[in-house]
Amino acid sequence: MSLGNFLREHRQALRKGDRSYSLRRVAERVGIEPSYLSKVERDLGSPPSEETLVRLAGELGQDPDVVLALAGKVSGDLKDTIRRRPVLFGQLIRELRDLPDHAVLRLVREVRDGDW
Amino acid sequence: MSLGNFLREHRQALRKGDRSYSLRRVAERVGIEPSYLSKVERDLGSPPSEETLVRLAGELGQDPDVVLALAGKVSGDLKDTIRRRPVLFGQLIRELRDLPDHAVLRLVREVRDGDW
DNA sequence: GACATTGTGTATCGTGTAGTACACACTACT
DNA sequence: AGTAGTGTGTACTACACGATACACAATGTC
Repeated sequence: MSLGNFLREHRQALRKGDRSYSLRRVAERVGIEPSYLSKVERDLGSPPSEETLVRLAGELGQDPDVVLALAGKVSGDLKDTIRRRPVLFGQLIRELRDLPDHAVLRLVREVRDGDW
Repeated sequence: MSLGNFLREHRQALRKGDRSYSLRRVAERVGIEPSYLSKVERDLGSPPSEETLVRLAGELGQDPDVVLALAGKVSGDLKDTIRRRPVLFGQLIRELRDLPDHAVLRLVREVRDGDW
């Protein structure tokens, strides 16, 4: 699924119940030109900036991290966190790269619930 | 410690034992102009690209992730890994953000040694 | 003293990013 | 039939990124 398809599909889904989710209206609320959003939804040209993508995700009720990922980006706050301890996080993430979802999820839970 | 200071100090340290670590010679081996490396070592202008930084780190025997971090960047392969599972890794990294080094390190070891 | 080497200042450049502006054709109402 | 709203095509733009090119003064070396 491309970024454009994702955005278009979710916007159109919302539109079924609310006429205000036309491309033009959404563009207006997000603060960009309609023609630009049109291009974004068709994956033409480079994807919007992180800020614009986050506002777009919010408008469509989608997870910002997912939208950013579809645009080939990683949230700035995650990058900051890694940058503060590059060796440690580098090791950890590379270690987890090939592990299945459930293993990573188990780790998340362990950290959240455990006495760290 | 800034990127420029870091690079300059490590280059000059190497230079004590090896005359070939002049700014010009290093720049040549890394494949950039001396005047550009000079600016980088004084933190003028925007830092080099990821590729150039990695070559620079290699030349100076330093950890690429550390050099990238000093330049305000995160290695492309880590970004790719996060982008493949944005929600999972987003949760994990945000969970670990405020934990002390030893806790994160313990996690790294657990994953590496455990039966995952 | 000559010659090479060193680091730096100034000017310039091509490419990519992240958009705007506006006209156009089509569809939906009423 | 007229008006409002819809998505799109084309052209353009400001700015940042990631450098290069080359001259220059200072320092080292033989």
